[in-house]
Amino acid sequence: MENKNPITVVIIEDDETIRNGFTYLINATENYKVLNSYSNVEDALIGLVNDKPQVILLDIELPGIKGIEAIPKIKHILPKTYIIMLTVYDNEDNVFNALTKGASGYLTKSDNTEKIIDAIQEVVNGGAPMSMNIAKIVIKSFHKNQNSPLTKRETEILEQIANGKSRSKIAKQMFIDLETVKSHIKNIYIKLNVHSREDAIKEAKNNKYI
Amino acid sequence: MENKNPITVVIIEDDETIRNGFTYLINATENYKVLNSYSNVEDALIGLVNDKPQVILLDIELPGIKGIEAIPKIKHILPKTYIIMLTVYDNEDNVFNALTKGASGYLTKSDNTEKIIDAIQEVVNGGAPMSMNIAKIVIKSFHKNQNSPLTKRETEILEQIANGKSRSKIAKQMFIDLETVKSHIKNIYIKLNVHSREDAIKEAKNNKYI
DNA sequence: AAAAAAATCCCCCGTATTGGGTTATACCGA
DNA sequence: TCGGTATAACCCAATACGGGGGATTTTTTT
Repeated sequence: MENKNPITVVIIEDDETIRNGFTYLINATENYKVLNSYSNVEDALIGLVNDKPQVILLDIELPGIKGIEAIPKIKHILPKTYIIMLTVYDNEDNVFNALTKGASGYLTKSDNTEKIIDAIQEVVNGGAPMSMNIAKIVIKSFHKNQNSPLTKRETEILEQIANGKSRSKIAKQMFIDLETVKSHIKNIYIKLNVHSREDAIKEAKNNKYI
Repeated sequence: MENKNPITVVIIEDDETIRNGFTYLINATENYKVLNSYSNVEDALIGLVNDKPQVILLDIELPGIKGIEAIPKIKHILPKTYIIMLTVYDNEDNVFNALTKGASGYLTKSDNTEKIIDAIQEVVNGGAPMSMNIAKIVIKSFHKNQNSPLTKRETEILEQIANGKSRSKIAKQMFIDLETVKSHIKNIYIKLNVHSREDAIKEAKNNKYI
């Protein structure tokens, strides 16, 4: 029996019913063990030092320290632990905040509860489990607007500007004259109805032109 | 029988064995129909105008026009069609290029072939099917480096710089003096060992400090 | 082949920004 | 208490910036 080395899990979730439900579900699965569960981050940060789980299921909507703020704190004491976010809302900002801070997976509670087990297995295998709606949000964030008013060349130049390059550096790098770059930038500003690099970048990012 | 309105699919894939295999597999599934299959993009672009499929399975490694270059061309004539990329290699650049150009899903051929059917269903439902390894690449691209040499304040300022803001705008916005911003930038440059905004942004992005 | 769009280059102007040098103070967490 | 952090000051020369006028050539579309 491989029960000697189960995958260890800690649950941080304020709703007692859900917490106990997940605990029961996971413990009932062979090769998985819930070491501990907490109803808030404050307690968890103390207990986790001893628990040292491989995977943490972390609710986003928590009293006190929110789940997202907890991620860096957890990563600080347990850098190798995988964190899977649990939430009822698939708020876009939350998704990206959690991911940039180091969450490895993101599930909405509307998912079939058995998916939790699959997700735990998946992060341990180095994967990145996501609910269907979360995957959609993530993928959509990559999609560029196909209806940009900017031409190819203008888009190229605006991308360079967004990378912090000066007009003269852009000119050298693109093998065109500084005056040409200036012309393009003027046209970009007119098309985007802005008067500065800053606003051009903001406008372009908002509309996913770059 | 709901066979009257099957999910319509077109396959673009140069390997005849795979092409025929997928065609057979999909046609054998109730409620799915392969309208056509092509061995190259050139032919596909002509035929697609009539086919008008809901979903296209698109190989990345194709002779002539590559799969990635095909995406915008396909989107141009069929903006509403979902595109699922198929590939043997999970090359990072390819993944992000395909996604920014508008691919909705990304599967590696090492996946269980039955997953294809699930993926087709998933994009039609507005989802974003990904292989486990692809999901991992995507999620990892969001993760920030936790070992940044920059302080919180320095990181904040560098982010503003990356947004194209001038020192004076940063100062106003952060309610600190212009001289303070200058000091922070000087320190950022020293820590990152650079001498310009451009290089600071590049270095910070390379190391995922911002 | 003609018209339209995109890309290229030129000159002018005044103001603001940039990178770099040096020093200093208040605060705060280990 | 000590180093790191955030704050601020003063100096300087070089350049980058936004905006105003054009003009020409290449490419694309019709």
